[in-house]
Amino acid sequence: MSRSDLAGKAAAPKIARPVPLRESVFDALLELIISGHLRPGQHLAESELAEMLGVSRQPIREALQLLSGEGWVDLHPGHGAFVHAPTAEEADQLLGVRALLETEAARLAARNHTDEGVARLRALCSRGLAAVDADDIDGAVAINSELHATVMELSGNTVLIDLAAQVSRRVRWYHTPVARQRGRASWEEHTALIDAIARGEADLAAEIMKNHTEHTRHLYLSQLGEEEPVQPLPSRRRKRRAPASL
Amino acid sequence: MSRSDLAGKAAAPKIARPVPLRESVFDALLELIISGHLRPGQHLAESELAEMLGVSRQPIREALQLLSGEGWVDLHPGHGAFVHAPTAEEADQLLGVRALLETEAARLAARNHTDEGVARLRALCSRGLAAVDADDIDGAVAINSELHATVMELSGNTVLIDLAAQVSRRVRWYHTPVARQRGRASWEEHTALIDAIARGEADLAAEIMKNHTEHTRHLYLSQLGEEEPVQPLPSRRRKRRAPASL
DNA sequence: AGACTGTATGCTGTAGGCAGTTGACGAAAA
DNA sequence: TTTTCGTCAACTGCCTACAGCATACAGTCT
Repeated sequence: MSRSDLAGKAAAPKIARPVPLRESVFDALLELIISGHLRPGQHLAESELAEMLGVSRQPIREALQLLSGEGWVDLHPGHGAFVHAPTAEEADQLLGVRALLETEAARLAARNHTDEGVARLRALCSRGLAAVDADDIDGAVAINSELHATVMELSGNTVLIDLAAQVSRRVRWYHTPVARQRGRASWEEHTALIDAIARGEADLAAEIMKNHTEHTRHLYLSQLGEEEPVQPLPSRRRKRRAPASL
Repeated sequence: MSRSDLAGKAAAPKIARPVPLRESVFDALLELIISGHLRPGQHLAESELAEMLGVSRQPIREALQLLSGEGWVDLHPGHGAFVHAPTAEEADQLLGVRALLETEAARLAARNHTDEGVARLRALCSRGLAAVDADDIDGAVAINSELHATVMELSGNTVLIDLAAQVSRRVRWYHTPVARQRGRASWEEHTALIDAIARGEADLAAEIMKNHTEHTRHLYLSQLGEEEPVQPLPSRRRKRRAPASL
């Protein structure tokens, strides 16, 4: 009777690998948050989520803690979990920090550049340009993420990589409602970046990445800042048992 | 019969505030890790910890997840938790990222400087110099942390603050075995930094902070790198049915 | 009428327990 | 002696249940 909804995801490949239920719950909840089904500021009652997903409260609790660690929900001890309410200011800060981390990554990547790494970057860049020329927006966005992730990876700094990944995940919140990419210009900057990395010119690579990410940042911000969901700390229960109005 | 050991910490101020047991467990385990009682690479059996701390496995599990989020332990699904094994390379990366974040914080702090903030920095700096002159090493270290934290805070970038806090906590791992501070010179740099912030010279403030933190970083690294605990993925059990000590 | 207190309900935090799986030890075979 | 397989203890992941607290509603007092 349990695991009704997640059964297909979690319990099916039961033998294949011990994918903890909590991670399926994590994904499910994250999807509900990003999609807007669970709205910012909303109180997340464990029992409700447990029933909704067909699991017990334990995996829910653990998933909520993971989500809290990544900034998706806020945990108020004794009061439960609330969907984090993103703000334009936070988006700005997030993008600023991401720009900072990526800039440093570009610098380090140029410093430790390898032929193999540069080749991977060039391949991705080609695919990206092809996608743009084919008007494949989704593809270009995906390849763009992959390229940036590869630069991060080539930096060789695990701490930097982890932090950047964390920040990038949180940026995803604003990704959906925002326009995607800025076309060919972006990919020409990528080309210049890769050239700088290949030549080992760390400062130049950093400079290019800085301009690149700051450009993207301003693009985001110009499109953001209209709608602003604000819910300070709403009452835990919507209502008690009377229909009432509000 | 439960909560024997943590009773004094957690259950005593029970009414004062609902401090979840998990946070007491978090602190207790962190202390055990930093102090070296739990050694790098060691497998942490939930039942053992539960019995040791006198609580059930649930708060232990949750505390372990929190610790994992901050990089203190590694969680291997299905295999349990292992104390993270720090390396000199990781220390280097950690310090490098921290330098990066603090440099940016100094830049932002200079940009948004306020009289009140500058006053707080100056006060801390005075206290720090006094502590140094009085040969109060511990005091100077504490004030140093506070000063850097204040610069971070004055940056006004919450995301940056959170990330830096996270990184700084992890640096603490290497803090204990490493010598503490470098005396007056450090505090003169602080003075110059505060002046730059007060005048709103963002680039200068960033430059000073960069040199300052890089200096500290090299100091750390020169003192590090001798002892290097390495334990890839040891057997889960020390023995099978021996009485065991811990 | 408004403020305060008592009461009820839902929630969180924690405990305890069960099933499945992992990994090691020991025996048997090559 | 070395390799392979069977057996088994212990651990993780999950579920269920309970105690305590927080909040909202209702009744009472001023």
